Order: sequence, then structure tokens, then C-alpha cells
Amino acid sequence: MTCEPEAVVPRGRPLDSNLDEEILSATHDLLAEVGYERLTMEAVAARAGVGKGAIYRRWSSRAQLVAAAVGRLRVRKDVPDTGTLRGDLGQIAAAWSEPNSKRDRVLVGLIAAIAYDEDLRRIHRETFSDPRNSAVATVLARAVGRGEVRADLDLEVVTRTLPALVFYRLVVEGRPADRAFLDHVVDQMVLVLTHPRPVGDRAG
Amino acid sequence: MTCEPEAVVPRGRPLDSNLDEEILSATHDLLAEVGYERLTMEAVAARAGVGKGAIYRRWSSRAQLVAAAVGRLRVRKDVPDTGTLRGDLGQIAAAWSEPNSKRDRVLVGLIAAIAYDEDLRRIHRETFSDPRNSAVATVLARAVGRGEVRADLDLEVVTRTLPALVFYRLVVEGRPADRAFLDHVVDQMVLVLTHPRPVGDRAG
Amino acid sequence: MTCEPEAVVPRGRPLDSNLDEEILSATHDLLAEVGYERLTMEAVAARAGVGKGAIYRRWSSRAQLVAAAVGRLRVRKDVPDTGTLRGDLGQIAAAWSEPNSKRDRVLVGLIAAIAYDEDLRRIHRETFSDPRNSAVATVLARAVGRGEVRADLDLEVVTRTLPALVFYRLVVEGRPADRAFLDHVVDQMVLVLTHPRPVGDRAG
Amino acid sequence: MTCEPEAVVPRGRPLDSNLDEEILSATHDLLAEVGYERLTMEAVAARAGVGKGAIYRRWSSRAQLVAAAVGRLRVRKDVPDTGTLRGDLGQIAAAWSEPNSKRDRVLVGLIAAIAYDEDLRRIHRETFSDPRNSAVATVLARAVGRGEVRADLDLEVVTRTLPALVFYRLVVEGRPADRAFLDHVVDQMVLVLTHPRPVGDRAG
DNA sequence: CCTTAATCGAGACGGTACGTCATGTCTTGGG
DNA sequence: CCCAAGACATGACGTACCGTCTCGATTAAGG
Repeated sequence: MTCEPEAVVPRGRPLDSNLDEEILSATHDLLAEVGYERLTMEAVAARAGVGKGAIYRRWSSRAQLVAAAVGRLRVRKDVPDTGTLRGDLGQIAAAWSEPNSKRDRVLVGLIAAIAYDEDLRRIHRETFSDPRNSAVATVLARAVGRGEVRADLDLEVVTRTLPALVFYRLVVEGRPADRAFLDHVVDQMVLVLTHPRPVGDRAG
Repeated sequence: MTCEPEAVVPRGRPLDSNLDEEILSATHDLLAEVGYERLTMEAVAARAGVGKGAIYRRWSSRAQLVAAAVGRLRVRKDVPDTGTLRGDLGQIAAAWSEPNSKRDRVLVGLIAAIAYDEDLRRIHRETFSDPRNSAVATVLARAVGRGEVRADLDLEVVTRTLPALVFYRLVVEGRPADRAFLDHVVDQMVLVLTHPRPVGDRAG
Repeated sequence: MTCEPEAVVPRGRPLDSNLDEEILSATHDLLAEVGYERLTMEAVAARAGVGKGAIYRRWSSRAQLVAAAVGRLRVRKDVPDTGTLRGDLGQIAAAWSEPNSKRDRVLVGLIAAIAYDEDLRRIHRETFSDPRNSAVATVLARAVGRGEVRADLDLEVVTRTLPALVFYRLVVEGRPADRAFLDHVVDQMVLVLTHPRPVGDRAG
Repeated sequence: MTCEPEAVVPRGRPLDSNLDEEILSATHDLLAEVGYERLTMEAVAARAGVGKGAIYRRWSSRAQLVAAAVGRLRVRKDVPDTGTLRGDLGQIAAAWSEPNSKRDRVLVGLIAAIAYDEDLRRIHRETFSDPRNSAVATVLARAVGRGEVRADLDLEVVTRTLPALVFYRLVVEGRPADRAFLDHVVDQMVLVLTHPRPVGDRAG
């Protein structure tokens, strides 16, 4: 008998995957140009040269569409290994502050939507937060392994400190997270995590 | 002559200040109920029992209206002084995690708008960030003064760490910044800022 | 006490009656140009320089809008009185076949909708059928009074014969109800209604 | 040699004539249920369990499809011969008013479309008008032959009177052309066509 | 007291975008 | 080449808000 549990027999004309591309690309562009709040489905359809139906057939809401478009963005995942915490965090700082204006504008445009859409929040985490966190987590773990960083810390909290400060600076303070800022934060982190307190530091 | 440079002589019926109250209150409620994205001027007008004109006569945009409504919220400004960094930060943690669901929902509803409106960002800073930062900054400065915290740190960065981690948790991770979370973060901060590294820690 | 049963206190800005005019006029034009079936609300709005809301605020459906537009058309109501049935019906024939291309196209465009919309049917009756019927009924009654037409007929049926033949010709046969046709029908009617049968007409 | 001048050599799989049946039947049903205006090709396809392509492969428009579906309907063609005009017209009246609700609803649904489509008008004529007209024309001609009806009338006009009054009643007046109505009309016709005017009728 | 002028609630206005539906065509895989 | 299924661009649907603009009625302040 040939009754395998084949999932579903696809019937009818399949979705044209070229259109996925066109639509997400248009979404991407518009997100960078006008931001999430002013992005309209009609504009996406027009820009992509596509009917609105073709969009709604794939994503049921603006948030889902944007989530998919943003999901295409990828941050670099290579984890530096210079041998010192300062070196590693410095490379990460360099990577994060490396200008990629379009991606950054998309990100900023995205923040507006994150608060309300769990999908979007997940996408944002998977695409941006998690990769960044894991890079920091890795270099921190190595530093602990090397004895460079004390072993009694909760690395989860320590890891989040760097992305959190960047996010706070961008969103709340509305200032750029540039190289100088990142280097300074890295300095402070290295300071508190690794610097041996000089004897006699405490007043007496 | 009485020709002072008074801006404009107001003529005709003045704005009814009771309406300011009604409108902002309605805005407040709706912000908590449906969030910034779904808050409409028409709903505010209806809820406040007011014509749309009365709103636009006072605030020229949704963002400005929301900014004004949020500006009414105040966080507690009292700075604890228990004598130890751990004690002070613990009290701050307690205050921040003290449940005020309406205020919190308004805040989350606000985040969506921050990315696009400088006014709103300013309001958010003045109403939430700055008071919180200044409380942390004060207790940190006192701890440095007591010699409890090393003096070679940039307190600005250190100060922002706590609010940044809270903001990141709420917005990016979508998890509550509850008492347990805040206490844990405070623990870690106290650990790295004050704990004297035991001599010979690094040696194998 | 001045507590008259005043109907309703009108509140808010009243409907702009100029727009009624513009909208009905646009509807009228389009009805003549493309017919009922191809008439769209969007085209009416565009032609009238009006938002769709302004139309729906007044008429809740295409059928109602068209009914209102058609209700503006009026047929001439003057009833001829030449002294003879032939003379009177001849004048009516002349009036009906007098070319008014726009009105005629509107009428033809309307037929499509009549079958499905009671409002539209009523409007069609009030605007076209009833006035025409009453003209014919009047001249017939006068002819009966003069003894020109036999008195034992149901004038309601006789009256409808002329409009029915015209309608049938236009809709079912798709041919013009021109002067020649109308005169011919009038001839036949006069013949059967008034012509005294010659003695010995019957065979045998 | 088998080289007849056959127009085109049909190649590939021929149209499945069972589908013609299914499609026309579905069209028929829907026409009776929702009328021409609300009949959609998609609904026909769904009801017939057929792809839209199968419909468009056969009929190029909704009007043509409906025309084909209606063309299947047939009215009874038997012409009565009772020996008198009143008897013959009475039988015709009985036949026309014999209730066939589905056919009637299809007919009414059809009227909407007639005004715009010449094909549809032709179909309507061939299927309904002509058979009915020819029945009436036959009995009238026989009555003239018998000397029952005067010979100086244009039978074409007289013939159309009955169907025209029925059509007018259904479409314009929106009232049923039931047995009572038809009998009454027949009475009047018989009256004017055959009744000898009493001598001295005109005198006061 | 009586203008004058801007307020008030209500809601119409021209727009824009929404999300849905039907059009007629095209594209799958399977006879 | 047909067939069912269903995607495709197009375009209209009827609704909801936008921010502006009337309406008649109200409310101060200045003459």
C-alpha cells in the first residue's frame, strides 16, 4: 500500500515566490523611507507592482508583513576571538556601530510596532537581539573561562547590558549609538568586570 | 503708555479649561485601553463628550495630545537614603516594580509613538526617564562618596544601566519588569560595583 | 408654555444641498453615458467632485441614488384637448416620440434595475408611467363622455395599452418607439375603440 | 480520400459536454435565487463544481452564459383551437398564468439584463416572446378567417397587445400577471375586436 | 446692557486607506 | 488540449478616520 502520510496535496496555482521577494523588498524600502506608522498596504502593493490581494494572501496584517520583511535582515553573526574581553567587545562595538543606514532606519521604523505585536517582537528578537546577545554571551563566557571575568556573575544580565544600553540610547534618548558611545560603554564594562581593585582602595 | 509687548490680547470666549481635563483624561483612558496605534481622535472626542474641534484647538496632532496626556503622569521622585547602595537600589527597585497597571499600559502604549515624535520623546524623558535616572544617579553618587563604589567609573553610564535593562525587558523581551527581576539586576550591579575582588582570585 | 411638538432639533452642520444637486447631476450624466449596470459610486463621486461619504450620507445604495436622480426627470404633463380621440392621442403620440435623447437613455439605463428594486420601480411609476397613464386616461374618459368611445370598456386596461406597447417595443423588441410606430398604434386603437362596424360586416 | 473541407481539425481533448449541463443548470438556479444582477461567475463555478476556466472556455461573458441558460427554458407551443376567439384566448391566458415560479423568477431576473445585451434580447425573444406572439397571432388569424374579428386591423399590433400588457404589469407595475388579470384583459380584447356596435349607440 | 469674537457640541466635507470581493486571465499538476 | 484549483492585476465596494469647515448656541470681556 502506498498510503504514506503525505502532508497536503497542493492544488491550484501555487503562490509565485518572485512576488514574495518583490513585496518584501517594497516593504523594506518603504519602512526605511516613511517608517512603520506611515507605511500603507496600498503603497506596498503599488511599489511592488502587485495587487493588494497578493499581499493579504501571504500576510494577514501589516504587522505580519513588516515582521516578514524585517526577518530578511540579518546581522553579522561572526563572534570575535581576540584573546581578551576588551578586544572582543571592541570588535563587537565596531561591528554594531558600522554604519548601515538602511537597516538602522528599518529598525527604528520597527520599534513603533513592537510594543503591540507579539510576532513582531519575536522577529525582532530573532533577527537582532538574539544574535547580538549570543555574540556578547560567547565572548563573556570565554573571558570567564580565561579567568578574566569573575565567575560569580549572572552572565545573562551582564550580556543584556550592552544591547540594552544601545537600545535605550536609540529609542529613549534619540541619540545615535555611534562608535564613541559603544567604545565608552565597553570601557566601563571591562572596568567593572575585570579590573582588580587596587589594594587600599577603600577609605580607611 | 500701556504699550507693553504683550503677545496678543485674547478676545472672545476663552478656552474652557475643564475641557483640557476631560480630553486628557479620555486620552489617558484610551491609551491604556487600546494603545497609541489604535487611539483615534474621534474616540477621544466621543469619550470626552467633546467636539473634535475642541481637541484640535488645543493640540495640533495626536502625538501632541498624547504627549500632553502622558505629561500628566508622574513617577515618584523621592530618593531613598538607607545608607548602603544595596539598600537604596532595593528601594528603587521596589518603587519601580510596584504595580500600577494603568500607568504601565500607558507607557507601553507610548513607546510605539516615541520613535517618530521628538516631542513625545522629550515628554517621555521628562516624565519617566529623567526622574528615574536622577534617583539612581543620586544614590550612586552617595555610594561613591561613601567609598562603597569605586570612583573611577562614568556614573552616567552606570546610572542608565538599570533603566535600560528595564526598558529592554519590557519592550524587546516583552516580559514584566517585576520585583524579582529588578532585585536580581540590583544584586548584580551591587556585586560588580562594590564587591572587593579577593586577592589571588586570578591565580590558578 | 411653548412646548410645541417640534419635529427634531437639527444639530451639527447640515447637509449641503448644493451637493445633492451636484451628485444627482453626475449620476444623471453617468446613467446616460454608461447605464445603470456600469455606473459606479466612485465614478459618481469623482464626477461630482465629492467624497464617497457625501453620497452614502444621503442615499444608502446605488439603486436609491439612481432612483433619486431619475426622480428629477419629469415628463410633460399637459393633456391635449383637440375635441376628438384621434386628435388627442395623436398629440400624445407626438409628445412621447419627441426626441429627448438624454432622458431616453437614462430611462433605458434604468430598466435594468427596475426588476430588483421596489423603490426604483415606484420612482419609475411616479415619474413616467403615472403621468403618461393619466394623460391617456383623461383623453379616453373625455372620448367616452362625448360618446366617441363605447362606455362598456374598462378604461384602466385600455389606458395601459398604449404605454405597454411602447415599453414592450423598447425593451423586448429593442426598436425605437418613433413617431411612425406611435401613430400606427394610435390608428389601431382609434379603429377598435370608435369605428362603427359597418352593417353587414359579418359574413353570412 | 477523406479530405472534406472540414473547417478546423479539432485537436486535443474536446470540451466535456456534461459540464455544459452542470454549468447551465447552476446558472439557472442562481438566476432564480439571486437574479441577474447578483449572479456571479464565481458562484456559478462553485455551484457547478467547476473551474472558472471551464465557463469562460464556453461563454465569453455573463450575459452569454445567462442567455444560454435561459435558452433552455421553453414555453408550451401548442396553439388552442376551440372555435371561438374567446375560447382560444382563454386557453392561452390559462397557459400563461399557469404557475411556474422558477421559470418566472428566471424571467424577471433576465429583464435586468435585456436592456444592455442584444444577444440576451434575442434569446428572450426567441424563447418567450415569439412563441407567445405566434400563438396569439394564429388564433387571431383564425378568428379573422371566421369573420369573428374585423379584417381591417393590423394583426401585428393587436397580437402584441396581450404580451405587452403582461410584460408591463410584471415589470413596471410589479404585480403578478395572474389568471384574473389575464382573463380580464382577454375579455376586453374580445369586446373591442368582435362585439358588434349596437345601432344608435352614439346618439344621446 | 450690548456688541464682538471666539468658544462649544455636532457633524458634514474631500480625502485616503482599509480589507473584501468579483472580474477575466494565467499557471499549476493531473488526466 | 481539458480539467479543478486557485493565484494574478485590476478596480469597486462600503466603512472608518483624518483634519477642516460650517451650523446654531453659548460665554466672556470691552465698550
